[in-house]
Amino acid sequence: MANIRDVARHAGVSVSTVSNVLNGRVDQMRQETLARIEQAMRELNYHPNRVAQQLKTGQAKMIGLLVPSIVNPSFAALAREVDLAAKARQYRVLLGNTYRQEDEEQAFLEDMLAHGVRGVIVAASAMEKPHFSRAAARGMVLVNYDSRMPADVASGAMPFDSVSMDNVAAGRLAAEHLIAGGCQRIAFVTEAGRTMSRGHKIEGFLDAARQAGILREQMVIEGKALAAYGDTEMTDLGRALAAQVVQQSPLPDGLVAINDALGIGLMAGLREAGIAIPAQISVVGIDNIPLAGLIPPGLSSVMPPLADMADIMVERLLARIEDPAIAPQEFLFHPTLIRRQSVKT
Amino acid sequence: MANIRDVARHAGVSVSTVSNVLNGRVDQMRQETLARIEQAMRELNYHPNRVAQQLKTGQAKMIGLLVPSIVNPSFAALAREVDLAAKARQYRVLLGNTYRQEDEEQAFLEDMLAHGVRGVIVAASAMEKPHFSRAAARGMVLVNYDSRMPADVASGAMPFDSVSMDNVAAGRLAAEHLIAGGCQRIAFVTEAGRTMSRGHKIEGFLDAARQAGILREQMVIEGKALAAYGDTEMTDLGRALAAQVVQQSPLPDGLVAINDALGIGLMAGLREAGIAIPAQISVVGIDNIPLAGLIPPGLSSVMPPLADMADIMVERLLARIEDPAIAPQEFLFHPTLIRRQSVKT
DNA sequence: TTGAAAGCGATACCAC
DNA sequence: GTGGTATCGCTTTCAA
Repeated sequence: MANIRDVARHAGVSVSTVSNVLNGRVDQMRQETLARIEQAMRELNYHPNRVAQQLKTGQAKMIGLLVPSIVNPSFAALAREVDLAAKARQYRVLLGNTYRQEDEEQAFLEDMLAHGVRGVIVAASAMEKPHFSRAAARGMVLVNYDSRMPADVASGAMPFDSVSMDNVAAGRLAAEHLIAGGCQRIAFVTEAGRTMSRGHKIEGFLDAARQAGILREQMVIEGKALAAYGDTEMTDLGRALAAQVVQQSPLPDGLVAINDALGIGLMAGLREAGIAIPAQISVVGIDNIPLAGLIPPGLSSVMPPLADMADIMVERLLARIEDPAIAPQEFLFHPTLIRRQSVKT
Repeated sequence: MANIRDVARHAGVSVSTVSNVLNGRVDQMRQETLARIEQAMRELNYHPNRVAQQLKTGQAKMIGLLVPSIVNPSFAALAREVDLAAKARQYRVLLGNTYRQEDEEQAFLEDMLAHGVRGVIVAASAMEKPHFSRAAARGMVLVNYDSRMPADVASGAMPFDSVSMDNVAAGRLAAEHLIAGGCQRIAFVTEAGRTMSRGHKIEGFLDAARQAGILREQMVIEGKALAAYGDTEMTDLGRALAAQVVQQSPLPDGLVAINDALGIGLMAGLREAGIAIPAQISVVGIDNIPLAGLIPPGLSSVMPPLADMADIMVERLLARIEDPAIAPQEFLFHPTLIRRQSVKT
């Protein structure tokens, strides 16, 4: 493969001049020189070596994306949008699956650092874990997606940007949709364990219930996902929780699922128990994954503006790599309700 | 960040010696020297710069994975298995989405080449396109997943490995499952357009029908996916084709869908048309994506051994990078039937 | 407007 | 056993 020296020799100029062309510094250059160099590049089928450029400049033109598992449709959708946003800026995406294991997270960050990747988007992980701050201290710029920080950390000086949907609004939107459909006995169904994003969704849900005057005890139904569930853990959890719902008396008439995958499992479980959706129980999810519309009856869902969010994440990453003095910030995006058939009207 | 020279200075040795440690050449080394160097690395929090190593050695420790869209669950599942196989060998995966556009494919290959990535797995793309051979000519090692080559190219000397499920067996397995359930009037439902993998599936399907003595004309029902369908194109196509199925008289009593996504759409469309599954029509898919089991009634499906396939792909990639003299080969994997509720018994 | 040369961080050959 | 040094391909002052 031809290198910059071959091109220079072939065009009868110096390496620096060729480099100037590569970097767009052609305004002061004689037309004729430029033409000769471009011709030489073409004739030699020259492609600049990014690795060498990177070694010299320290710039990688790659960003990392760390997700729990790409098989989860929510993260696949995120990956797509991040890929598009990155591509628009001539960046490539290096994918990391943590499979929810901390050592995988660490290893990924290590590797990104060693590969000169300066910016990483971290989805749905607890950002207070020390390896994130350590990476930040070593010059890595991090953006968190769908924040999972305990409140006390969030309030302190945080070294990362955070981009998420307004989860309070999302919870409220979902509950209000059920209430508008005439539901009186609603409940929120979720995986056990408190995270910022879960807490906010529940808060919004309870707000709406309070405002409608239908607040009661025990409005949150929760269970632990089993690792054994594997790829479909959320859905399996939903199915398992359906059993818990069915035992309540009187039966709830409306459910908000913390995410669509869980909601889909919930619907399947309820149906298996002989319950009609939405006639007996209405269900609304959060996330609006592509599947939501595919499963009869279509699952109504609260949708985050993923493309906009991905765009901001990539933009902030690049901006803060450029100028580390920029202070981290929190970005909140407004969700939209997508109406399908799982909620009575 | 500390570099190799800092470590050498700190340990009072030369860079060569440190480099020897980095590359495991420690057998001839004095224990005490080794200990001093390791200590220096720890004290300086030294991490070797992979970019520099790569510039020198030409080895990237990354492989590329080119898929039509990561949002498609089949490719998400593939990506996961490839990621695991790569991780087992200390490699990372660079993801490329083509969104079915040829220029994206080209750009991805260019970029991989420029980044020093020597091995790329290409999923579900027509390998006879010239940019693949061009990349191969420039030293890139390619493995094709789920081969999409016209027969004439396949028979010639092919510069790539090819790894796929035995699609003839898959088509036969699916048809036999319907036949075993008592279906007499079966059909194969697919996206229009001939590729190797589609052709093979249809061939297996027809074989089984012939053997059962139920071969007839017009056993293949097909339609074109609309770009407008977007993420859910296969599913939407399935739904559209359901309309075509319903118009047949007499109605078929068993359908093989070319893939699960299409099968899921097919089931939805049939149900909307008031047809009971599997009472009136049985449906079986091919791929066994995680969704298949989630949608009531669970979609029976023919499953490729993805993990094994990913493993072979990565292994071949690394082997052929190591020794380009190794001749390309074709690998065929045997599928398994996963029984769910969408086929009567 | 163009060129010479130092340097990014590691590797590996050849001395000693 | 360990060290000196040219080299990978490119960027970037500084001079001319």
